[in-house]
Amino acid sequence: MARRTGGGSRKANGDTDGRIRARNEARILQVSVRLFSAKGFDGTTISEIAEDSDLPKANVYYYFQSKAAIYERLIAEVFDDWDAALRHIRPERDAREALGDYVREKLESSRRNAAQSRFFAGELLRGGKFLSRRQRRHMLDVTHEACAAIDQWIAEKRFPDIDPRHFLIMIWATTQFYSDFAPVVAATLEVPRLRKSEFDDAAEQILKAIKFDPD
Amino acid sequence: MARRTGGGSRKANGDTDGRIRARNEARILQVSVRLFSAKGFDGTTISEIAEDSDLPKANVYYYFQSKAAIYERLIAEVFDDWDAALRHIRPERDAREALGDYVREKLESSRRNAAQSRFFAGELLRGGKFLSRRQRRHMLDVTHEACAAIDQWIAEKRFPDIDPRHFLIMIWATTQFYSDFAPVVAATLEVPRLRKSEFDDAAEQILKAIKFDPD
DNA sequence: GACGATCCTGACGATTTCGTCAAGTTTTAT
DNA sequence: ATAAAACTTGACGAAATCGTCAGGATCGTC
Repeated sequence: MARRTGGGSRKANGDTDGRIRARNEARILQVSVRLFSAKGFDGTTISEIAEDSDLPKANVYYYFQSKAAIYERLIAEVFDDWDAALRHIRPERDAREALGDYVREKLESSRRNAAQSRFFAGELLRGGKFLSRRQRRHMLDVTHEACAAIDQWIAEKRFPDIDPRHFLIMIWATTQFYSDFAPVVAATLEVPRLRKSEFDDAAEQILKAIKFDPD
Repeated sequence: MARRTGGGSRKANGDTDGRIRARNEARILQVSVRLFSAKGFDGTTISEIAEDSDLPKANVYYYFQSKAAIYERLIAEVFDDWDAALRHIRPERDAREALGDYVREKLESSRRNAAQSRFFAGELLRGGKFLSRRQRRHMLDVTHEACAAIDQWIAEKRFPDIDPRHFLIMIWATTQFYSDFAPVVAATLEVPRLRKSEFDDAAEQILKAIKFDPD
């Protein structure tokens, strides 16, 4: 018997670098993020994940203990990219340049990983119950750092006197919106679906709408 | 028999103004919007709706044909308020005042009806499949009108030359964000939960961050 | 107080879903 | 070649869910 039965059965814990495991887990996760983002946690069934992955259902359970386990793995994966764009905001940089890079990168990354972005948004919309304490802590730390940078700009009169927290929320909300609510945006812009050019326009217009000069 | 059985059975269609019916439907809808917004369509069970409404499950089915019927009723209700705030944006008004009113009213209404707002956001996140053609059409018409107003401001040099569609998306995304993703916002602002004062601050800071003067 | 319309409800069937299991097959290491 | 580890899979059980039904209770009105 390859596996132990009974309560708390533990399967191979990632320490082996099995090729097949890596390939199949990746396939399952890829299919899952699409389904979860389109139909939510409860709306997605394991059978569906199995079918779309071209695997029997029992095989999915061989790789993941439960549906929740798949979901949690995805949260962890997506979370790793969460703050990448924020790193552009550093006190020594020029505000307009730094924020420009941030907006552009955020838009581009959420465009390229639309499913992940929507998946994460859905999770946050439900209150972020799946986020670990560590992950919440990390989000806060990174946010604080960015706020500190903006505060320094303000102190040096290189940026208007705006509460950095509200300002960041505004930028974050806007950039997320384009991929998370793509159908609404596409309708508003009167295009059948959003392409790269729409995202480029968005970055440009967003930056034009922000007041960069201190009063 | 009060009801017909068999396919396409039709229950009393709202033409009678039964007091009891009105009360119970309202109670069911009120409970449902909370549950749907917290757990999504598939995550919400009729039994749960029944329990929280203090009614037996069969009684819920007496008032609504199906879970989808409840959902659709809610969509229609929430949709009626969708464009209320947008009406502030009229060409003859001052841009700063009109947009100020819009932002404040949007924030306030989504604060007061947080469940509805999250419910609607969840629906749009999934692609807005429940929205009827008429409703989509209406959203577009209203958006166009607001865009036309802004375009006029721009033509008269009373507003910077920004694509009104992107600008409106930015405002809409931001104002929605505060109630739809309240836990994230609360964490960012370092308060246990959002109160009216946070929303007031938000309105003020958002308006400070927007460039109103034409170049 | 009677009689029709409206409202209420416990029990039920059909279906779907999660997750398990035991017995197979393939890969890997020696 | 061989033995262990890793992988695969069809069938299955238990639980949950949707929606129905038939009959009983209550309300409004004449």
